[in-house]
Amino acid sequence: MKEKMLLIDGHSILHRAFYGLPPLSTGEGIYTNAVYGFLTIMLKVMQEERPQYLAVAFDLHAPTFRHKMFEEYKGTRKPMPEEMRPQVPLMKEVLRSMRIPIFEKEGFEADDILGTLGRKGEEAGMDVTILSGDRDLLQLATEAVRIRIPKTTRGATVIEDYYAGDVVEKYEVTPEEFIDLKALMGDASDNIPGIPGVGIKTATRIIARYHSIEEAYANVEKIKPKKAMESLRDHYDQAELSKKLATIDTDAPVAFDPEEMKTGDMFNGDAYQMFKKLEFRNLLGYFDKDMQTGADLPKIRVIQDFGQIDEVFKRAERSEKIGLSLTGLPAVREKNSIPGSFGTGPKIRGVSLALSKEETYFIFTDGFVAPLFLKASVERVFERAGKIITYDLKDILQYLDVEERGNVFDIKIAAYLLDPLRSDYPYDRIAAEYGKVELPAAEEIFEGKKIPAAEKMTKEQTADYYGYMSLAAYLSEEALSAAMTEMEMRSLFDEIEMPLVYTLSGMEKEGMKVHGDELIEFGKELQVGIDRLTDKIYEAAGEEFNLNSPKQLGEILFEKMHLPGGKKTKTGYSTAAAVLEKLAVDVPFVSDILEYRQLAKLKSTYADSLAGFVQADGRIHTSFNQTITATGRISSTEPNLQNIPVRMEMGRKIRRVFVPEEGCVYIDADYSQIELRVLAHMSGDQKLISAYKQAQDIHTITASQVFHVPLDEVTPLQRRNAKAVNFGIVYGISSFGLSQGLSISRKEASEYIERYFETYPGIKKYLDRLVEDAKKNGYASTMYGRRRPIPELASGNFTQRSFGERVAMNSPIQGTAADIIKIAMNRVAARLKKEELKAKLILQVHDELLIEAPKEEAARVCVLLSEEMQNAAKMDVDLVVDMHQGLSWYDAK
DNA sequence: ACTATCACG
DNA sequence: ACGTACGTGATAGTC
Repeated sequence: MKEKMLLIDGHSILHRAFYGLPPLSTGEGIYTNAVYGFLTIMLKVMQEERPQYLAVAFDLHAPTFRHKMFEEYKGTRKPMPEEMRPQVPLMKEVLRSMRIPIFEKEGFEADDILGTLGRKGEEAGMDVTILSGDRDLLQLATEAVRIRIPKTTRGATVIEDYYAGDVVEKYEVTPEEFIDLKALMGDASDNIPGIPGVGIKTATRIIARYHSIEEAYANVEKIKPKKAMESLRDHYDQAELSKKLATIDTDAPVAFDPEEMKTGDMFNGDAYQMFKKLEFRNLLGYFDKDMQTGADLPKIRVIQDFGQIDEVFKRAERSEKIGLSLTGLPAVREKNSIPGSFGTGPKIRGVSLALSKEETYFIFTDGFVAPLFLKASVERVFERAGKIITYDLKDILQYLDVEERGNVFDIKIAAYLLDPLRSDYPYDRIAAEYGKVELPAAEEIFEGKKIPAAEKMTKEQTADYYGYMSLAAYLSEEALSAAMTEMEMRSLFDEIEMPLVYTLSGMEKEGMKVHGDELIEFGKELQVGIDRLTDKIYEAAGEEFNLNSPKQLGEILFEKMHLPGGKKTKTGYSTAAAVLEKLAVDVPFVSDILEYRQLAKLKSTYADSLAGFVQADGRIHTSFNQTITATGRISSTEPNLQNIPVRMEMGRKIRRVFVPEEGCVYIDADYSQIELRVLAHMSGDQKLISAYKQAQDIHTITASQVFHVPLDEVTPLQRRNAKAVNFGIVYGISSFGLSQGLSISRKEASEYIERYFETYPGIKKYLDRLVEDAKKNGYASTMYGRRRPIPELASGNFTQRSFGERVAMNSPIQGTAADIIKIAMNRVAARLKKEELKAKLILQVHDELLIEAPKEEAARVCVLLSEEMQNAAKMDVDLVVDMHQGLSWYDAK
């Protein structure tokens, strides 16, 4: 078996990769697509060939002999794109980290180096592969030297292979003749002038017949197309020069030392760090497990010995600070189980404790180590340890019964407060940024696959994943804490967000009782309506089509039926409700479509989907997410209980299936116009503040003041307009937006706005200041110090920047309102607990709280709830709370 | 994975 | 002249 050598044309492959891939970049903004593509191609070829020797050749930037000659002909090469240039040195750095030899030689091109190394390799009896994107190299092909040219077509990379014979087959000339071929036809990209008037067709015919330029010239009279004959005769010098330029030097002064080129230690620690830095997560699988956990990285120690386990828990209890994480099986309570009992409740599977930088332990539930033992042990740690640092405390709390004690620090929440714009907060990123340590990410532990369910993880994966999670927590807390202090968010974190974790955890555990069978019944009723409308619509349309497809619907409406209202979206016609409603006035058939949409939405998103979320305990347990929104609101998923229909009667009926437990009632409280009140307070506008002191309908007062009419003469239309303006103010007013909201002209809209600002000059001043401050600081902030960065404000793009300005006006208002209700939630939950009431907070919908209370507690709960909500913030404008009771959510609104 | 649509505040 | 109201999540269709 002959030994194999792989030679790579560095620049050429890098270029191929650059243009073949979208412009990837790391979090820090380093462009990496070319480097990534290079590595992918190289690793693919290496896996196929398994060469014993490997080298990469680069051109040096200094002009080479051939370039010099050329540059006398035509200016310079076109410059490299900005995103590409820095990737050349980066590529070399990566190769060095992988211990792959790099060849470059003053005065020679990469081609020459490849040609020379290839020839010497062949002479030494090796099989040589040259990987390049450049067909010039085909002249180097022999029986033992193969040229491989990767091509990317529609995402997939296909490699064309050329031995000498393949060149003849494809180009009708031998590799040596290929030089002459190129010299005749020239190559603009390679700066070879060639002969005017001769392209590939003629050149091939000439060389196939005469085998060289010299021989062709000797027989120049016989050359067929007369034009080519004359051209060759008149430009023979140029042909000779072209041949010189096109000839690759296979005798360049490069040392050929196979020992230096041996492959082996590519996937070493340096390379691992490099790949990690460049965020080549998909390539990390090439490194072995030990490498991934790093030489100097603490290992996660799985301990089984009962004595040792006991010892570790004891140490944890005495520790000033520990990192803690926990895994278990999901909580599905059985029917009629006593809340709080956990025979069938959530079960702990394992616990990880980081006790120092070097010591992270993992303890599995196993044999004598029962889930209950672990639960009790961890609960004791919560009571006694100095500071417990977690990543996602709420996730941990589902397995524990512990009270808030102010000794827990959640790094995920901290990272969110410091930068709420991120889409997620993986522990390894937090650790890299704040803990100054590179820990294995979930992608590495689970080999690029998504995180599996607890019961599907291997033991090793479980220990690593939760182990590094607790270590990340341990190592990151200090810097996170310092950063929050620096940004004056400590009290927001300590007094609002961390306590809220417990409040939300309690709400999730409680869940909402749902009449599953009524839900299914409602679904069936909807289906009847859907069927009826479907038939009717098909008949009117004259054909059947997919009503749920905006594309098909658009074609029917605007092409087949020629309704007015052409294109709107980038993919075709808009069939959004706003568009259809305008059409529906004249075309009843469109109303049917709107009605169909309404029913279809209700059935799929609400009736059907909600039914699937009812757990064995007859309740729906949503997830409240605390690290999602840019403004500080919480969100609700799986299912989303914050967007259950209410505005339309048909949809609102869904709320009848949400019911309190036997003997209980729902008590629902919502803030009346909290955002507008917050605005009045924060702006200090006296007129708006005193408007609220009148304790009358605010939109009517606004209308009266803006339109200069007595209060009792405000028309419904005036009130409606004033209301829209009030909304607009909160959203970051723009005349266009308001005109859309009210279906009026932009001019009218801007008149309304002008009048509003005349009426409330303090508001105008305040909003201007918000934008100004946000531009100065780069972020907007709430009354409680929450920040939202607004990078768009620095944009040169008008649209982006205008968006930034609206966000600068809206975020402090929406965010402060969010802060206030969070405070209220914490206080309400704490009061219920302190007063030993059985009533439980179960839902939050941004300005609304829902409590499930035993009937006998209802009166007390009402008082307490409205007190805590009203007193959550002291403002110049009172917070007003509307309350309702009922035996379903429908009735409590 | 992305787009359009629509439910909520 | 530019081209939009602020904040979310789920579904179905399309590629």
